[in-house]
Amino acid sequence: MASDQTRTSILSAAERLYADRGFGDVTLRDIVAAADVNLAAVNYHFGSKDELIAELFVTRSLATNRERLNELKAAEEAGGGRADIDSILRALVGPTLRGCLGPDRERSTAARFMIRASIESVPPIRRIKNREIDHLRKFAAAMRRALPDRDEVELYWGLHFALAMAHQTIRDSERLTKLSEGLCDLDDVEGIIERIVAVSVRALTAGAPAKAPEPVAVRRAR
Amino acid sequence: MASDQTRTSILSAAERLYADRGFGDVTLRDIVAAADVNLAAVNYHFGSKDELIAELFVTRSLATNRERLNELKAAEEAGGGRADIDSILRALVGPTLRGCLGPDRERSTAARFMIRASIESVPPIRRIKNREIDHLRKFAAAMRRALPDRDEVELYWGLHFALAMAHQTIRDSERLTKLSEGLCDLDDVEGIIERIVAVSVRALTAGAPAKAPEPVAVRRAR
DNA sequence: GATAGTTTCATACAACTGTTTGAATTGCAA
DNA sequence: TTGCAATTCAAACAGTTGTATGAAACTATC
Repeated sequence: MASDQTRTSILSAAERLYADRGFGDVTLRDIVAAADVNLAAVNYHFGSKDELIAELFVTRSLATNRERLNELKAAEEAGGGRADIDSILRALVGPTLRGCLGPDRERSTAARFMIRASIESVPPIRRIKNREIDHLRKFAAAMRRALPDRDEVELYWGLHFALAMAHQTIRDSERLTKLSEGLCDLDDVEGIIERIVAVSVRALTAGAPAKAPEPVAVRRAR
Repeated sequence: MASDQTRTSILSAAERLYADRGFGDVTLRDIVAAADVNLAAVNYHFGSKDELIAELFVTRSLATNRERLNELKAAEEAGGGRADIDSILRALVGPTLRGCLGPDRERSTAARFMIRASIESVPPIRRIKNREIDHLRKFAAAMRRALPDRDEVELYWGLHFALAMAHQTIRDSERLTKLSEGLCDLDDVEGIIERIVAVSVRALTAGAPAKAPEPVAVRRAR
């Protein structure tokens, strides 16, 4: 067991390097050089390079998921067991956006690492992401309780679009800044969150509140 | 000049392999084996592996951009020089979605290649994508003409969100299918396009039509 | 202080990568 | 047919990668 010092310096050096240069450009030799440990230490402590990446990503994404569920639970308790749709969507996209954007996003290694993880798709991370569906199902269930009259298909599309907007804003913040020539303020995370929540809610509650989906000309509902 | 046969069989073999297995897992030796040509042929005809990937991607994305602009121009001519916001957004997201989704998406190599290109981020493709901003500016300009009263910031966010929803639907169609347990019909491309357009239009036209952005609590407009 | 278990270290390994080379082959014009 | 350029080919190159090895150094227990 012992000191754990080698282990933790590998983890933090790896996270910093991956955040700065991406997964494709960082080798084990870069990591051990930055961490000032021996090359063999990575395989000794983590088993393989992929398991090191997986451990980094699991740690961070578990933290995000925990924050999400905490916010959801708080909103449900505040609403007497049923959260309104705004709060649910805010709980879904808020933690991720707060983690990855914001004024000090140049500083936070963890945030930059998670952005990399969402841009570059490496096998160990892909495997973990595939297990996230159970987590999302909890939000789908909460949404169903908040909008019991809505057709279920509409709920899934709303959830999907909310995540899409949040995700792409993180992935492509640079393009949006360039395109708008700085007009879109990406440091204002709370503003962005409200913007995404507002659009999603509007998408979910537009048209007739009945079960029959009307707002859009859906050809085959399957 | 001669036959071009080697060149084209490299291109089509490469596109198929990249579409099937991604950029990370396909080596030049895989490609030349599938194309049944000599290893050195790739460097002889394309200069390098990156230039081969770039040529594949440029060909496909130029085709998509051309389709987009054709649709936009058609809509502007139909509207007497000014297209309505629906048509503009449809021209923006339609060609991409039609290219990548749809019932025969298992068949089309080109479509699967473009999905890979949007998921895995390799340097040659990233370089080309960065040059796409001028292309998007044309759509921003058309949107400005269609909604002259809207604040410019809102337009950029609307454009960004429309692309986000389209892009993420392509990238993560599998997750949406799993999450909704097949309820969301991803074969109905036209329905998806209408859905994304409707949400984007609603986001762009909601609230006061005045210049002052009101629908969302934006902290710092910068 | 000897011992057993853990951790570190330098080094080597084996495999794979994109690229280059220079000779052989081909196709075509004179 | 001859000559010349374009193309193809087998082979090797030079570099990098993640991983494995076995000895050395450490640490805590008895």
